Amino acid sequence: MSTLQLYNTLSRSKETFTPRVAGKASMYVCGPTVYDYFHIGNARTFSVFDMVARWLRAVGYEVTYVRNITDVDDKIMDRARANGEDIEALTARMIAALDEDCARLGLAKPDREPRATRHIAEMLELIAMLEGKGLAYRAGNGDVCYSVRDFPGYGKLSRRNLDDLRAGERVAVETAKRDPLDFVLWKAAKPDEPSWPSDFGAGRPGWHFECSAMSCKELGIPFDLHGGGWDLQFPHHENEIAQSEGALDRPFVKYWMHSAFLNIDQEKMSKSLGNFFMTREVLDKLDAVQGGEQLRFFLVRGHYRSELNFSWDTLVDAGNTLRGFYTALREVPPVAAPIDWSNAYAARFRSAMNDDFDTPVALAVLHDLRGEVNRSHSPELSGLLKALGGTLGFLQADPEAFLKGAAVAIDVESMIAARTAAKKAKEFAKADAIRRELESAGIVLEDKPGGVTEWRRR
RNA sequence: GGCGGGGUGGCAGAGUGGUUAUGCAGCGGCCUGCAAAGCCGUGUACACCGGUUCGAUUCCGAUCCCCGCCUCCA
Repeated sequence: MSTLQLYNTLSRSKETFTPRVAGKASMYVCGPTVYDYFHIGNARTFSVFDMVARWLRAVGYEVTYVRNITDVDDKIMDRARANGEDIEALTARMIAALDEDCARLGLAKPDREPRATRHIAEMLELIAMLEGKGLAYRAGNGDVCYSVRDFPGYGKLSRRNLDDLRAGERVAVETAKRDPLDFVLWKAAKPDEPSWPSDFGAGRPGWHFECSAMSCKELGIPFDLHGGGWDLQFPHHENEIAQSEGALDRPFVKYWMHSAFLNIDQEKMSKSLGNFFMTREVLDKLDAVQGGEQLRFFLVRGHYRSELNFSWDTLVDAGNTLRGFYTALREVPPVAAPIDWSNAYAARFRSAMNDDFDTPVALAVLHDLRGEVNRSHSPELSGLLKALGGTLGFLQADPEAFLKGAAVAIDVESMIAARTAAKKAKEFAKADAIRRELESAGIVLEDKPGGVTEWRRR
């Protein structure tokens, strides 16, 4: 059994993954709005879909992975204003930081990262199509809005009924809209805000619309996989469906995947609760060598549809686990070879991953394999461990370098030499004193057969 | 009010109608000058109450509790 089953939010059940074009998989994931650094919740979503893209490739699909960048938005303009910074300068800075943080996390770069501001023409084209079909209208205030009630399938993804939504109950109803649930496709230009000329008047795109335009443009519809955080399901993804299917009269997406939230202390991370963590701020607190993989491992080791709780303790736990894998790889140098999927470990790993990306079970298989590597000292099994970990982007660092971690200020080698001399002279108290001193600096010694002493970070 | 997700051993986190998840931490043993690493062993965990069943953590119903979406949101 090697077919990939995945849970489709649209049907609320697992389905066999059957891409539109055999052997090829197209996926689109909602990326960040670049007004600030991205937080660890974003990091979870990115890590989950990084894992998905890697696994699709591992089982042979030629993947096109698109993750957009929203670079025009109210939040960006507000932030730029607050910073006294140019909008362009702010977004350029944040995109650079995005690349940097993704690289530190060890995320594979998406194949394409379209920017909203570079797709204005496509957006206007789609809006014109919607208007032609009576799905878009010009509101009194100059905005162009989508008429939700005129799209029959509205609510099918989030399983919501228009009449139950009672929009506007908690927000002042915008009178320019025909229905409170209608959303803006094109916002009329305001002074001092970026805008583009169009047949609808000068303006800028609405947020929901950007993703429709970019995904349709980059991948064509229907494309295979659309991912994002759970909270985007409504209204964002619902609106994407309405826009894309409404304009093009074809299904938009075959499989919808939503990753669950990352919580802090069982609560949603939010600025008002003061429990907000930026990815780079977390990485800065971790070991410079180990931290990226440690954090990503933490984010991916739970099932993507289960909520995950962030804490420093569980992060340490994840780091310890990773250290166990790398220790095995250090002790038994792996030989590189293509994965033999008929191997029992490989087969179990694959069937776990093929069962809706069941990373917890797949990692349990890796733990079994790790034990076997330690017992058998088989370079082939060690190679298999590294290769299977590699399908998800883990265990690819040099074990020695990983275990030693970031550079230390102490001359570890000469202290080890002094200890070895003391041991040889049977001055064990002296030898132990040296070891304790290193230990208090976070360095653990491991005496190996043949009088060799290795060291690693605690 | 509408819709949805949960409550599993110290912590993290899977899964299943009857047989070990797994990891981290802890404890004991082997190994070691002593450690570390590794190996071996070690925990009567499935919110509560009923029901179905030969048997339920796993199905059904009620109860309690937590969380999310419905407004920008990963």
